[in-house]
Amino acid sequence: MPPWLGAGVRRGWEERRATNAFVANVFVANAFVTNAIDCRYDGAMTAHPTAPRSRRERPAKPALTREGIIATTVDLMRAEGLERVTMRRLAKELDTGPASLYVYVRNMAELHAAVLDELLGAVDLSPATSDGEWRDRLVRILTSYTSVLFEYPGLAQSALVARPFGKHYLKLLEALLALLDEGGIEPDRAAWLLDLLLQFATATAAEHAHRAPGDTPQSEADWQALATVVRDVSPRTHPHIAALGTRLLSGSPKDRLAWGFDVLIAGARHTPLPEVLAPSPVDTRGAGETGSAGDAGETGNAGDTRGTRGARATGATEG
Amino acid sequence: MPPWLGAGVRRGWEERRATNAFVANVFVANAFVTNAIDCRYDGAMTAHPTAPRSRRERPAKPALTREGIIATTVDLMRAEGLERVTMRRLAKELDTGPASLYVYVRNMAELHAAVLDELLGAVDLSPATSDGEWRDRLVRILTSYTSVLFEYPGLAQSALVARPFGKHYLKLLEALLALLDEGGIEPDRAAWLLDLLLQFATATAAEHAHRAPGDTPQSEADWQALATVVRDVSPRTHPHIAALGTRLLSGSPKDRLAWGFDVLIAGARHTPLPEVLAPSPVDTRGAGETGSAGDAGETGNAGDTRGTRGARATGATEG
DNA sequence: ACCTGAACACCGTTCAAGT
DNA sequence: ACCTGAACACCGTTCAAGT
Repeated sequence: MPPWLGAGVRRGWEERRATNAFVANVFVANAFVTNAIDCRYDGAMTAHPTAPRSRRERPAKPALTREGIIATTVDLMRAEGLERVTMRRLAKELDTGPASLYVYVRNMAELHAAVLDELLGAVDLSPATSDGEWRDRLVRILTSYTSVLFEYPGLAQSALVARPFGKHYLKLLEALLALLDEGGIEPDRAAWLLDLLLQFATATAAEHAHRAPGDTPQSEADWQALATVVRDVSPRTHPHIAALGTRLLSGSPKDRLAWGFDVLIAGARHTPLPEVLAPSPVDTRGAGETGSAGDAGETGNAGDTRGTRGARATGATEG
Repeated sequence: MPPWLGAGVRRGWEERRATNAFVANVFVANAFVTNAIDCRYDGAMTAHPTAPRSRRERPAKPALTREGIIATTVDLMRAEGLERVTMRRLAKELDTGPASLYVYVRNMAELHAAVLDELLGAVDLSPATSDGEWRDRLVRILTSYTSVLFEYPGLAQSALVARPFGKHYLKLLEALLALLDEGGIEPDRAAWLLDLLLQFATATAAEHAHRAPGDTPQSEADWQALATVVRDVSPRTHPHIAALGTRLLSGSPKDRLAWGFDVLIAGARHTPLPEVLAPSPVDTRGAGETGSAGDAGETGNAGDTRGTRGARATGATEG
């Protein structure tokens, strides 16, 4: 079904499709021809910041591409919220069946990761090279990262479970590591602190994944309930909670976020790393074709890395 | 369908139910009678730590109760993982239709919260009153909390979005606040640090929500991909990432978790709170029937609290 | 009053079959 | 080769109607 027709027409077509074989066939044939002459068109679809307002303006059905799918996902998300972005809905938007999408993305999780990285292009990395105290600049970037995620907390949730490693995410990591380096934080410490900072920012954004639309109907009730519980708790059984009362919930998220960043940065500098972190270099190493980094000794191969993760996956349960 | 029949029989019954009206009617009648004489039975179902091995041993279909539903959810989760716990599956397990569950739980999110609180009963709070350094004891409790969540990372994800305020969660808060108090942390700082510590623990557990079953098939591939990206990044465009290499991913989760707790505790003591935190007491106050806490001045009413949350909900986006 | 069958309005993903 | 209709195997939630 061609995208340049208005929504009403498209809906009508959807409803008729099962009963009006002639109309359906015309469109199917049309789509096939468009496809056959390979009239590729990916300008408007891939340039997501200023996507076309109306579908009528698009001259032809764009051929499916990964970029086009991601751009359409971003558009749909901005327009209707992440929870409305489903494979089926997305396919409808692209005038195809859901199965077609799986040619370009492995699954929903991969699509989310790709979309998040796309969005991460909006993070302001300019403080990385500007003047001023390195800490301020670090926090400015982290705050920018958090604001981007704040708009789509559902994506933050995804990012927590499957950390994206797209190009924008890598640029963010590089900028943050540069500032930590500038601040004189030793590399291993910087690596761990980086993780803490991004996890904190991401989790803070993810916390706000209750309702995407403007108002917060459910969240409001939750908050009331929470405040009530904290206020009505018995001082006999829970003296410390009662003494704090609603002060437990005090502070704007902005203040808490800023304080959290400061706490992590200050704490990381004062807390010694465990001695376990001694490199313990491994003889076997990967191909290293791209990497002429100066620390070949510490670079483990994939097998070793897997071992490390294996330990990570089970370690905490024994604690 | 009575729960004391084995799985094979039950499956057979499921398949026959549409065609064999007689058998179905016998069971329906049976269930109705059980219900009518109000043969309440909630011992084995509510005591989740030692739920009965076999459904055969249960003498009768338990009447639906909130506790029974939660207990069954926990059982089902332990047996098949959180992702298999759906309203429909749960209803099947309780020999009813999904609609019946909504008499006792508002929705899936509420059920998750209730189940999480149930699980939180397993957190070891004994360090709260034991001997030793307050910090060690604090970290021991937090580590116990994290291990419990580690077993069901999906629940940790839920907890991040909708913080539970069940009785076990409140006991946990009380124990942690007592230790922070013992450590001489001032109340407002303790409140914020508490949040940071629990958020960190919860987010760390939530990160592991990829696959619930024993092996980690998808996670393994993700990890490989991630290690490859970090190793193969160009030292020209990303010098700091390249210099760190796989050291970015070093350390066991156990070590990272312990370090994180230490960082937060140390950092919180060295980082001043924003002056905004001045109580600014409000004249209007809530009913306060239960609360004879000594800090009535700082206890805001629901309206004020709502205002605070409103600020929290939008503040960070402007940062 | 309490419970529930059936329906509503959807999902992600796969695969055999089309062009 | 590339694409997709139709199916598979499900979802959460609601509500009118049963007992």
